[in-house]
Amino acid sequence: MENKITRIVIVEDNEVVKDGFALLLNSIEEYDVVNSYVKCEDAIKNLKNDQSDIILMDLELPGMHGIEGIQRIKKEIPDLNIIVITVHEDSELVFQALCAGASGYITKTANYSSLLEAINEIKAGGAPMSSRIARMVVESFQKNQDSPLTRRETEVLELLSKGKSYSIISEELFIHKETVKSHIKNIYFKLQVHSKAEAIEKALKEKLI
Amino acid sequence: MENKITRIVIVEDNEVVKDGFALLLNSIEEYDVVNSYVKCEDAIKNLKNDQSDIILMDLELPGMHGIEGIQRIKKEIPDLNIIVITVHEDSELVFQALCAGASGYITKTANYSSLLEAINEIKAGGAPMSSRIARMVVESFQKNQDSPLTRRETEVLELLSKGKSYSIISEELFIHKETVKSHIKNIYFKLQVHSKAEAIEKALKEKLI
DNA sequence: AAAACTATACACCATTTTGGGGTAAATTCC
DNA sequence: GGAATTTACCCCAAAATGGTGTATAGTTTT
Repeated sequence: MENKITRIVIVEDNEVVKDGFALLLNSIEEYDVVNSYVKCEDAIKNLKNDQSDIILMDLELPGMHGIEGIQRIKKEIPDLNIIVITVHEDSELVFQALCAGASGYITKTANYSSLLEAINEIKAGGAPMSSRIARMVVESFQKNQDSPLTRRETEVLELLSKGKSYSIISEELFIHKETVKSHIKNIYFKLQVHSKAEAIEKALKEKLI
Repeated sequence: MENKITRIVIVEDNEVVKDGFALLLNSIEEYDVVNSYVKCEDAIKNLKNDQSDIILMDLELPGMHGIEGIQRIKKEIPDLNIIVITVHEDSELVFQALCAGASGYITKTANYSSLLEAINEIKAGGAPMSSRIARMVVESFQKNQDSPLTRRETEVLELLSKGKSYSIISEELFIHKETVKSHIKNIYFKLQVHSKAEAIEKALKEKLI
C-alpha cells in the first residue's frame, strides 16, 4: 500500500559485517540504513533521532551486552522491531533474547538473502528465525515424553507449581486432601526431592510439567 | 544428499482440500502421500503401516480432536513430524498444538507454495509457521511492559512462583525474611489478591513474570 | 526542595500448610 | 491375575502464610 521507506539501524561490532549489511540494504530502494553502531550504548543514545523501524543487532558487543541492550531499547520504544543476528545458537541466549524483546533471531550465514527475507517477514508482522532456532523455540513448548510421573501425579504437580495448596488442589481435582498428599509423597520419592520448591525446580528443568 | 522419498500422510476432513493437497504433493517426485484420512482415529490405526515421515493435520476433525490426535501420535512415534494446517489462528489452539507435539503450524491460505515450503523446512530440521503464528509464539516469551510491580517485587514473585518459601527467597536475595513479607504484602495489594496462588495466577495471566 | 515511591526491617498472632511416618482399599491397565 | 495407579485415612511437629501495624534509609520524580 504505502510506499514508506523502512528505516533500519545496525548494531554490530564487526566492521566488515556491519558495513556489508549496510551496503546491501542501502542498495535496495525501500530500505534506508539510517545509522550503524558498534556499541549498544551509542544506538540507545540516538534512538529518538534515528526513528528506525527495525534494528539489526548482534549480541556479543563491546560494552553492554546485546540482551541488556534489547531490554533498554524495547523499554523506550516498545514498537521497534529488533532482529538478533548472531553466530550463537545457544538455546539460553535465544530465549533470553526473545524474553528481552527480540522479534526475530537469525544466525549469520553466508547468504544475504535470508537477511532480506527476515526484514520482509518482520514488515509482514512475522517473527523471522533460522530453522534450528525455530525448532528450539517450538520444542520449548513440549514436555518430556518419558516422565516418571503418572498422569495424575503430573496434574497434581502442575497445580502445585501454580502455588496452590493441597486443599485447593483437592478441591479442583475433586479428591480428598489426603489423596493429594499421597500423590505428592510419591512425586517426591520419584523425583528424589524433599520439598515443593525442589520438585518444581526439577520438574521444570526436566520438562515434566 | 540421499534421494530418499519423503512419506507424507494427510489428515483432513474436507475432502476437496485433502485431495488437493495429495494431488499437489504427489506431483512432486520426492514426495509420496502414502495415505490420507478424514479422521485421526484412522490415521493412528495405520501409523505403523504408513511409516510416514511427516503428517499434515487439520485440527477440527470429526471424532477425536486434532490436539489429542497429535498427543497420541507423538506418544507412539516421537520422531514423526506433525504440521498443523488449519484456518484457526486462535492463540490457545496454537499453544495447545505445539505443547501436544506439533512441529509446525501453518494457516490455510490460497497459495500452495507455503505448504511446500513448510515441508522443506521440516525436512531441514526447522519449524514452519505462518508469520502471525510465529509472532504469537515469540511474543509468548515476552513480559508485559507496563507491570505495576517494581523490579524487586517482580523478582520476589518470580521466586514465589517457583514454589520457594519466604525464607528461601530471603536467602537467595540476601535480604531479611520480613522484607520478603513486606514485598509480598505490596504485591498482593497491587494485584488485588490475598494469596500466593491468586498472585501467581494473575501474574502468569498478565505476563508480569 | 518536597513529595512519592522503593527497598529494607521488625513485632504479634492465629491459622494453614507442609512433610515425615504409616496403612490399605478400589480401580484400571496390561 | 498381577502390577500399577488412584484413592483415602491416621498421627504429629515444624514451617509457612497472611493479616495486623510501624519505621527508616535511599531513590526518583515532580
